[in-house]
Amino acid sequence: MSQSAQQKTLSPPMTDKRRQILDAALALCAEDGLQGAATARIAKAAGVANGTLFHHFPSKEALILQLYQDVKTRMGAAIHEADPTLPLYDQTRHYWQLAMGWMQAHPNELKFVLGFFHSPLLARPARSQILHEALRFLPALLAKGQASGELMNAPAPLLLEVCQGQFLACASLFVDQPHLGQDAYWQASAFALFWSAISGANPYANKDV
Amino acid sequence: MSQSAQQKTLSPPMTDKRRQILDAALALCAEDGLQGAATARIAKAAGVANGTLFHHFPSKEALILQLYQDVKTRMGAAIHEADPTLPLYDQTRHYWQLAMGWMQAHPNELKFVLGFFHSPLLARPARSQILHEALRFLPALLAKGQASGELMNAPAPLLLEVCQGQFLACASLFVDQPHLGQDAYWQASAFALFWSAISGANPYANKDV
DNA sequence: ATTCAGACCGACTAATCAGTCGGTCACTTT
DNA sequence: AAAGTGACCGACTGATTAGTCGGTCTGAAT
Repeated sequence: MSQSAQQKTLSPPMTDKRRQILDAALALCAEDGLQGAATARIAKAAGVANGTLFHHFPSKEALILQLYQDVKTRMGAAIHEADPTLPLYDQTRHYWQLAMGWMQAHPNELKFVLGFFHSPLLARPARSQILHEALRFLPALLAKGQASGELMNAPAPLLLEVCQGQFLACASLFVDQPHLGQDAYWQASAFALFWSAISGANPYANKDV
Repeated sequence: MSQSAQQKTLSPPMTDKRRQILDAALALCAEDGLQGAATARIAKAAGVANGTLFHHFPSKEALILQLYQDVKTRMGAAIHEADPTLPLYDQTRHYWQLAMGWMQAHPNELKFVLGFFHSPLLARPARSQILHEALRFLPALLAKGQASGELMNAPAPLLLEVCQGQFLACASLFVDQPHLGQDAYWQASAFALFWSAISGANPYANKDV
């Protein structure tokens, strides 16, 4: 087989223009939504001709898909594993803080991912597993916690969906209103609510303080 | 003053065609998203001429806005007050079950509302208060629970956001996969996770069963 | 009977959309 | 130096968009 076949399916080379197009697409999609971001405007924002965009990406949908992969990879790279000897609570908080911090540092990425999730254009693979790369650690963490009795014994897909929903709700709020996201008390409350949901018992609960 | 002024701002008359247009818009927006639902296709699906749509609604945005008001009102009407003498847990479950049941019975309405929330087209008033009509009871319920110490003492807007996010995540899952939504165990688990999140203690928790 | 109002129609427009294509240019390979 | 390669350009296309407009029809008021 030829090497071009591998190159095509694995990793397209990341030239300057290609990177500029992805960056421009991210910004415009975050601002105007996936449908609202016209290819012509993306190209213009990237400082590139219309045809160049379609030289690097066969279609708008392919561009969006590639952009999603890119965001997912970059986020995944920022979230490094927690020390597995730590208590479950500390591991969970570790991941929560890393993920939340990354989202706050990358608001456009969050808006894009939210838009991507809700887009009726793209195929609807179960959203539950769509983040499996960036959040690959989560299913295992939840399973471990359920096995040890530290976490609620709800059906795993439901638990995962709830985790994702709650995280995105908080991230969305903090990104829309950055002054809240920088407030330590709000941050702590957000994680407390999360831990409370999945564990059924919370160290910061009203009655315990 | 003239009566037309009142009529305009309060309640536009609900003629047959007007209703057909709203219904068609709901179905198409649920299927294709707000941007993906073209006015021409909405009119055709409603069995109405293109011009008729713009006779009843000055613009597509006005149509969408009116449709959102309509959905919100219909949902609000379906969710009747809980008995205020009941324990907080029972009141909360009452509202959860009514709201979840309505969503499962009206999947298009749920998809539309989700699309509406995330639409970058429409103005972004704080999403926190956007459902105040359909969920008018919720802020008071949460405040009461926090005052009595039965609920977590997180900042109220954050608590509200988390409630909304978790409810929509569950509703979304149950509507996308109806067989799960009809399973009593999944239903109970979903509410258990919700109550667990806001109260910090759950009657169905693993360790307590 | 005539007039008037407004619900309704559908062909139309100007703008915008994703995607195409013939061609220029810089850089290797021979 | 000649030929080839591929990134890049930007004018172009056909389809689709939200929204318009002159006109028809019906039913109530005069």
